[in-house]
Amino acid sequence: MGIRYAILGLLNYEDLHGYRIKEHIERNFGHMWSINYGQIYQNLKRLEDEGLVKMVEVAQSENGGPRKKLYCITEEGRAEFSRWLASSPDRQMLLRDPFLTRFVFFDFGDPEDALRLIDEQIESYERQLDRRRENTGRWKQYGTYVRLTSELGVEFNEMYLGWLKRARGEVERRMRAGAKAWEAPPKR
Amino acid sequence: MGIRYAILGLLNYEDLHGYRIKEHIERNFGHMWSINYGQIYQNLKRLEDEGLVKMVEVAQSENGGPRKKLYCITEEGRAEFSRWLASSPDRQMLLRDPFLTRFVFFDFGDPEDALRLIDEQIESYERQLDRRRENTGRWKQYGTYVRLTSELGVEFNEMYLGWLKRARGEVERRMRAGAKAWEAPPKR
DNA sequence: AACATATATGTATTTAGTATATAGTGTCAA
DNA sequence: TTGACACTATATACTAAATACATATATGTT
Repeated sequence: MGIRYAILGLLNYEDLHGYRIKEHIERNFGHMWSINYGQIYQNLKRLEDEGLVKMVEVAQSENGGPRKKLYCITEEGRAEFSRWLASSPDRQMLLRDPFLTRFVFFDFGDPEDALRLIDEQIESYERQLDRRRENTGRWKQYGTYVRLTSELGVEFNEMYLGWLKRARGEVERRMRAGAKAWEAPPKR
Repeated sequence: MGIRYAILGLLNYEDLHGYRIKEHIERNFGHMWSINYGQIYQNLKRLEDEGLVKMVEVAQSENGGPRKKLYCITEEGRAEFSRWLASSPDRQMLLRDPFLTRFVFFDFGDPEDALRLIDEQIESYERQLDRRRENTGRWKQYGTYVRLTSELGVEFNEMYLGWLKRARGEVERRMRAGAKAWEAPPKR
C-alpha cells in the first residue's frame, strides 16, 4: 500500500497516465525507486474503483497512436492522501540488496570473486552518483522536501561508495596476506 | 529468491530449524532484515524438495514440547550456494521507506505533521544506533565480511540521523518564517 | 520491406510480507 | 488451582509487490 499513495501524491502535481507515471518515477526517483507497469496499472484501476481518482480517455496526439488514460485526483483522493501523509508510518525502512546478501556470506567464498563483485558495485554507484549530482538542480523546483530527499540520495551514495572502497582495501589486503586458505567446495 | 540463499547461507554455519533461523536473523540482521515465519517455512520446504537441504525431526528437549525439524545443508546445497555467491547480482539495491515516501510529498502537508514524523524517526534511529554499536563486538567473531557489513549498518545509521536532524532544522526554520501559507485540503 | 524505437496498456506468475491459527510446556501470581 | 502470560515450534491463508510476458500503434531508419 505504498505505491498507491506515491501515485496519489504525483497526481497532486498534475494529471498523469500510467506510462508518464513510470517515466516520472524513473526520472526523479530512479535511484532508490524502480517501479513496474504492472504495479502502476493495477493501482490506478483500484484507485479509480474507490473513487480516489477519475479517468478520461484521450488521444495520444493529433497524429493518432495508442490512446492514453489520463488520471486526475478527486476531492476524496486529496482527503485520503492528506490523512495518509500525516499518519505515522507503520513500518521501518526496508533495505534489500542482492550484493550485500552475498557479501555478508563471503567467508564461504573466494575472495577474488568478492573483489570482482565489489568492483562492479563501485563502478555502478559511481555512475549513479554522477547522475544524482546532475539532477539536484532540477529537483529544487519541487520544493524543500523533494530537495532534501535528493540530498539524502547523494549523501547515501557518497557514504556507500566510501564503505565499498574501504571494504575493497580490506579484502585485498587480507587476500594478499593469504590469511586464510580458502577451500573451494565441490562443484557439481 | 533472496531469502532462499540467505537461509542456505546460515545453514553453512550450523544446522538450524525454522524458529531458530528467525531468531538468528532477528538477532544478527534485525536492523535491516526482518523476516517472517511464513517466508522461512515455505522456503525450507522448497529447499528440501530440491534436495539442497535435508530434514530430521527431533524432540525439542528432554522435557518434551513441540518437536522441531532440524535442517542441514547437502553437498548439492553447498554447490548451489557457491554458484550463487560468485554470481553477479542481477538487481540494484532496493530501498523502501514509508517515512521517506511521506516526506518527499510534504509540500502538500502541514509542516507541524512533518516535524512530528521526523522526531519519531530520530528517536527510533537513535535507539537503533545504540543497539548496533552494542552488537559490533559480537559480530566480529563471524569474520571480516560480517564485521564490514555491520560497520556499514552503523555508518548508514549515523549518516541518516545527521540528515534527519538537518532536515528537521530546515523544516522548523521554514515554518517559523511562515514562508509559505499552508492550506489544509477539505477533510471529509 | 524489415527492423528498431517510442508510446501506451494490460495480464499472468512468482516472490515477499503480514496475519493468524494451533499446540505443548513452564512460570508466577491471584 | 486455575488462568493469564511467555516461550518454543510449525503451518496456512491472504495481501502486496515485483517480475515477466503480451499486445498495439506510430515513427524513423537501413
